[in-house]
Amino acid sequence: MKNRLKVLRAERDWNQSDLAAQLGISRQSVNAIETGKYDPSLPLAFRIADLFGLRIEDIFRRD
Amino acid sequence: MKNRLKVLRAERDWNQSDLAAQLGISRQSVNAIETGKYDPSLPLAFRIADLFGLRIEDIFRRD
DNA sequence: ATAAAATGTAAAGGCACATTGACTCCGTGC
DNA sequence: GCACGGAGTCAATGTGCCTTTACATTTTAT
Repeated sequence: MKNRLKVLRAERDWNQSDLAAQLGISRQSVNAIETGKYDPSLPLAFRIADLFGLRIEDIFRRD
Repeated sequence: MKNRLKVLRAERDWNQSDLAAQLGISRQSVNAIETGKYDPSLPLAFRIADLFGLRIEDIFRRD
């Protein structure tokens, strides 16, 4: 899966720590997801979508 | 998370084995997801949505 | 140039997802 | 009665998500 987290975060001028705090996860997890080390769980994907006011499909795509 | 898998499956007259085969996972995994034992991974959620021609948000909801 | 902030990476641990094989329970029909 | 298909569940195993602590690298600003 690919994702647009880095772009969405940049648009809002947030750093990885800011995003992590809002999602209630660690900064390393945000980084791992952004750099494609792994995909978020479904509940976390929902929280991410909610935070950005987008659909999951608008943030995450298959490779 | 709650999901509408059982209903969507019934609408198509598929049993858990049929669905499992189409998703490339085990029947026990389909059952576990339907009965709420756990949530699917994000990639699997995408495969499920694709199979039913729906959005992830139309199949899965927060509790 | 150099200090600080942001990002990337790594190891180790815990819990959740997903697997197989085997077993039970329920409803239908022979 | 008994067999059958469908569904639910268990134990054991392996992998993946997410954590913490720690350190290295890159970017930004002074």
